[in-house]
Amino acid sequence: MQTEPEGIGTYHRLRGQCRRHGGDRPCTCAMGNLYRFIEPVALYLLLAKGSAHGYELAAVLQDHQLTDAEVDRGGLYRTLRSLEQMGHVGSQWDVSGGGPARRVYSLTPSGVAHLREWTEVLARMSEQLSAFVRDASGELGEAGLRNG
Amino acid sequence: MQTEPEGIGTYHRLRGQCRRHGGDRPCTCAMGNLYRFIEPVALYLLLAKGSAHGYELAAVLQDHQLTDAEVDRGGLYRTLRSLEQMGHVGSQWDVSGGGPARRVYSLTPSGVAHLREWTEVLARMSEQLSAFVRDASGELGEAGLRNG
DNA sequence: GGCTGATAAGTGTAACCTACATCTATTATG
DNA sequence: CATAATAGATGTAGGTTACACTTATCAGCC
Repeated sequence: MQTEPEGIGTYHRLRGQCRRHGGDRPCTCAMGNLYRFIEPVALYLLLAKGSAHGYELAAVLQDHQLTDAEVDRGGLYRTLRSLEQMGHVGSQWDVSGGGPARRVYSLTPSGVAHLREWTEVLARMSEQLSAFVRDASGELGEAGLRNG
Repeated sequence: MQTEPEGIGTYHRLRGQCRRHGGDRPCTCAMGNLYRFIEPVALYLLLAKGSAHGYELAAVLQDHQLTDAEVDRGGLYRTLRSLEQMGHVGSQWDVSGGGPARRVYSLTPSGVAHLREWTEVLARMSEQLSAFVRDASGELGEAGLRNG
């Protein structure tokens, strides 16, 4: 039995407003969650640097982020352990320097292959995104886009 | 107390392999969930077509998808109701044609603004993605990428 | 020794999202 | 009446996110 169009129901709650990024511009939060893509960037950084520990990766991760979201350190550590479970990275403790021990990760061959797969997926996605942005901008009107 | 590097724990389970897309190429499933982005495409289609009902949108949504994932019809209907709750679309029943009644959606001014915001977010994201793909491809080696 | 701060790794969890299966109803066709 | 196409919607296990919080080591300082 089809319900009244007025009775909307509660099966899908409203997404919260972004309480973090101030609202100076549309951010991923307001759009729904796009906070992710830590994995490919972590893999890339490990390939580029040879090896690194989590805390070190967190510092540079932001510069290579695929969205405008901030990096969640907890998420990064969990991503690294997950990559280890999948066999894409290996780790060993480094206690040589001062300060607490560091778990130093490096890519395995399977990790390199995984990054290659990620790259293919993201390349396609980038193309699909830019095609969408082109179409949508056309429909919205270029002038309107430029004037905010 | 820092645990042994061997003891990985179970707080982050392995993601399942993709059981849907056959494995002929790396798909979003294998990478983790990128099934989403229904919302901006639905908004765009409503702008382009003027108005449409869900079943109709589902048919063309695939062509404009932002990832290579298949569209989930349940997700589409929930997205439309959610957009209605947020005031970005309005709906009314159409019982004029044959077959079951159709809930016909159209954009509100706020929906147009929301699509504009989405477009800005996705434009940035597309740029960040393509920069990442460029960097990662460089690090992986172009030859390796071409040869699979 | 005790205190503070930087470094480093990790855990807990409510809320949320996804993917898939399933259900209801209407109309047309045989 | 059975079947299929159309159309909308719901149920849910399991996975993810964002944020808060905890544990631990070491250096510098008093």
